Amino acid sequence: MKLHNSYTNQLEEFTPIEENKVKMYVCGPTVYDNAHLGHARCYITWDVLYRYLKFKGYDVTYCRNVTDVDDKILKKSAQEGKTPEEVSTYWYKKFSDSMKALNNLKPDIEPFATKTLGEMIAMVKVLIEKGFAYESNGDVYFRVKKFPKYGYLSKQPIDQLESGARIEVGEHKEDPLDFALWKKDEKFGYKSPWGVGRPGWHIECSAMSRKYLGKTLDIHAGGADLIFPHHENEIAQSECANGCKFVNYWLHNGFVTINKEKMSKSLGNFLTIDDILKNYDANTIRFFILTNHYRMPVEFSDEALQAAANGVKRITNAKQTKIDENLDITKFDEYKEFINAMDEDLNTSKALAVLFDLTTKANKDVDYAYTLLFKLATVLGLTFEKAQLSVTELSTVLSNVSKETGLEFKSMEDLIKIRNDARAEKNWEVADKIRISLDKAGIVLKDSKEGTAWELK
RNA sequence: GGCGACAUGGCCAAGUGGUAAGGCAGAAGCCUGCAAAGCUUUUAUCCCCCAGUUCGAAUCUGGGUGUCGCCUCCA
Repeated sequence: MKLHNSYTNQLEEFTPIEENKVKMYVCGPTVYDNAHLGHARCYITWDVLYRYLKFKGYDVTYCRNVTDVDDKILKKSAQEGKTPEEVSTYWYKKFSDSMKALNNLKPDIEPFATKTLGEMIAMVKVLIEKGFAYESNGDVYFRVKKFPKYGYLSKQPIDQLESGARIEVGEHKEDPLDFALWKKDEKFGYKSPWGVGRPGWHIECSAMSRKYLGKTLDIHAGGADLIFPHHENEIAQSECANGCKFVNYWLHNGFVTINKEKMSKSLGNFLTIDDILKNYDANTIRFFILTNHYRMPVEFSDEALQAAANGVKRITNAKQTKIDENLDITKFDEYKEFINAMDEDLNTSKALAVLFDLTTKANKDVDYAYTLLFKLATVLGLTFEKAQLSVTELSTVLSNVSKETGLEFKSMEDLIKIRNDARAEKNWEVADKIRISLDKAGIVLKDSKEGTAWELK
C-alpha cells in the first residue's frame, strides 16, 4: 500500500521494519477539556488506518499517549480547586467515552505521561551527555543548531524559524530556537537531576514511543498542526538520543473547518463530540469525515452532516442477509476495488463508492453482496445495528399512540395486528391513523409481503 | 515575509495524459390501499482564468486570480 509521507512529501510504498508487523504511534489528547470534531476527525482517521492494517493481516501495535501533565491541566485544576490528577482523570474518562461513542477501537497501548517520567528523565540525561542539551537555571533546553536536519519535516529554512523564535521572560536559552526538554516547577513538579520540574511536551512523545514501540517507528501520525514544532522537536530529540532514524512514515491529517476557518480550541469555533452526537450518530460522523481524503480540509455544516446522515442511511438500510463467514470475499471485484482504493493513501471516498455499489447489489439480491458490504464497512468502522427504544421509551410511545388513536392494545405487535386487520378490511382510516401517530413518535412502519416491520426513523 | 496545500455540476466529492466515479438534493416512472424502503431512468460538450507542451490535458509546464493552513498552545 502507498502512504503519503510528510517527511519526504511523497507517496511511498509502505514497508514495515519487521515483516508483517506495524508499530504505529499517534499523538493523543491533553486531557483537560472536551474533545471536539477536529479531534474526532484525527482519531477516526487513524482508527481507520489501524483497522485497515489489521484487515490486511498486519500485526499492528497502536500506541496513543495521554498527556496528563501540562500547563492547561494545572490551569484548570487551579480554576476548579481540584488536583491535577482529578482533572486529568475526569477528562481522560470523558475522552475515552467519546472515542467509544464514535466507534473508535481502543489503541493497544495508552501510556500516561506521568507514568513515563523515568524514561523521559533518562532521555534528557542522554541528550545532555551527548551535548545536544544543556541545563540552565533548573530548565533543560535542546540545542537546535546541533541537529542539522532541524526544519526538514516542516520544510522551514532554519533562518526563517530563527526570525520567529523568541525567548520568554525568565528563560535562559543559548539560542532563541532552543526548546525546553524540562521546565523548572517547584510547585507541581517531579524530582529530577536538575531539580523539581516538569517534562516538556515534546519529550513525552519521544520517551513514550520509545518505551512501548522502540527506537524506530513504522508510522507516526497526528494532526497537521503538530508538524511544527511538536513533531519537528520529537525528531530532533529522538534521533539525537537514540542515534538512529525515528520514524519511517510521517502521516498527518487535515483540519475540520467551520466557516472556512480551522476549528480549534483557541478560536473557540468548535463543536464538541458530545454536542454532535446529540443530533447525529457515530456512523454519520464517520461517513462525513471519510467522504473527504484525510489530508484535505473538511468543512463542517449541518447541511453536510445531514447529507452524510442520508448517505449512510442508504448503506445501513441495505437488504440484510445472513453473514456468510465461509465466503472467500477476496475473489470479488468489489473487494479488489476497495483494497485498491484504500491502498492509495487511504482513498476512503472511493472506498465508500464501493460500499454504495454493494448496497445496490444487496438490494437486488446479489448473494454475496451483503456479506462483503458488512465486512468492508466494518473496516471503516461503520455499523449496521439499528437504533433501539428502551422498554420505558417504548411504553411511553405506545401509551401516547393509544391516547391519540383511542385504541386499546398491549404491545407494538398488537398494534400492528390491529392495523393489519383494518387494512384487510380496507379500513384505511384506522390504518392510517396508527401509521401517522407512530410517525409522529419517530417510528416508521414498513409493509411488505413478509409482514409489517417497524423501526426508528 | 517564509513555507505548504487547495480551486471539478445546486451541495459534497473521486479522478495525475485518452475524452468527467460515487453520494446528497431535484425530476419522472415502477412497486404500495396510501406511505416508508427499494428498483429504473434523468441532472457538467465540461473541470477558476490566460498562455504553452502534446495527435490528445480537469490531469504536465509557465503566469495570474481566489481560498485555506503552518511559522505561538492547538488534532
